[in-house]
Amino acid sequence: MTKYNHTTYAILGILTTDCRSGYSIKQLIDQSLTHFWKISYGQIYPTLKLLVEDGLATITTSVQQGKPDRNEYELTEKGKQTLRQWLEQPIEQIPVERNEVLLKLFFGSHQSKQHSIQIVEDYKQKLEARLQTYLGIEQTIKSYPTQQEDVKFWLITLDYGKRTTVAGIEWCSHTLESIRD
Amino acid sequence: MTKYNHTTYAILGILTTDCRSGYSIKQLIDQSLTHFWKISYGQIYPTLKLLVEDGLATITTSVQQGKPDRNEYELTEKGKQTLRQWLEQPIEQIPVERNEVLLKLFFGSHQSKQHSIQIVEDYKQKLEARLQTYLGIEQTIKSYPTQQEDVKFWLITLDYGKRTTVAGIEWCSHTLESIRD
DNA sequence: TCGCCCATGTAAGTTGTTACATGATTCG
DNA sequence: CGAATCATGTAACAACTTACATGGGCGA
Repeated sequence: MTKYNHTTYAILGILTTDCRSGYSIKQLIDQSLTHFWKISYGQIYPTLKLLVEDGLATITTSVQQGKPDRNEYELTEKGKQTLRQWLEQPIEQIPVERNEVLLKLFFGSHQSKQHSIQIVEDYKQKLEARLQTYLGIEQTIKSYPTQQEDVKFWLITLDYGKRTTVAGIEWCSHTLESIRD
Repeated sequence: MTKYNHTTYAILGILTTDCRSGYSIKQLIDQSLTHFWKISYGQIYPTLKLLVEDGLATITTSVQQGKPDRNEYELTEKGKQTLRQWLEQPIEQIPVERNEVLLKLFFGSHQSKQHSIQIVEDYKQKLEARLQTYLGIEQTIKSYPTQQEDVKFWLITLDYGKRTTVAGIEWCSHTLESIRD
């Protein structure tokens, strides 16, 4: 079976939900996956084309009233199989997360403490802001009365974001002390 | 002043240390920065060329006995300034860390619990293995009697790795419970 | 009328990896 | 003798972003 890249599988996965067009795929990503996955139109539309070419999806143009036509995609059996096969496989390896702050800190340590401190303090602020965003989203989700399965998942991803962000903030505090010594 | 990409600044930074050739830059990265920054030869050599073209570094070929010639690069004043200016700037934004596990979990939740559990358990194992690696490196570093500034930095980056990894492991445990319910 | 939402798409550029070519020396 | 280390480099490909083109409908 042909191998595809992560982006293709992501789109394949989204097509199992109610999102059937390039535009709504982008919307779903920006609303629900944005904390850990982003895709631009420049990837979405060519990928959808590929899916049809490879027989993983079919395309239907639906005419709407008051809105432009939309191309709706639907997974074929082959598409569903390809997705399933990917889902069942554990990830190959944890990717290396590039961290610009650590990079600056390394070279900055050869310069002045002041700048290193500034870099870490700024990073801490950004992380704190992100945490606040997560907490805000969490409240919004929890205030909705809907008891869907999706809600459970959103909370799980938010939890991931919260935990790693908090860990980052704590590292900042600790590092600031360590630099000041 | 011209803007360069992160990789270029990383190399600029490494040139402030004892590493002066493409080969030794690669070595330094693979030994010290590998947990949060990777660069391949395919980037290093063209970038070094660019640095010379832009007057940020000078090149000298040094003849060695019993070893091939090596091209040694040295930062010019302009190069040092460019680096300093980058170092002093706080990072623009925290990049989105792509997480394949969260992605699989999202689509997996529409399928069977069993697979979701497997994915998370596998991820947990990988994180635990990574944590062990970090702890091993930490011991190695600490056992060296050298009291360099670099050692302090290595411990700081390791600390970052440890904290975020532990946070990830805890998330796995929590998520596994949550899925099983 | 202005700007936003809906909707599809592409071209150019950036960034990065992988795989290859080349070749001397040293160590077991 | 074979493998590893030292050393430089490139070409092809993969992945992704940004910016642009196009255009109708709708609400303020």
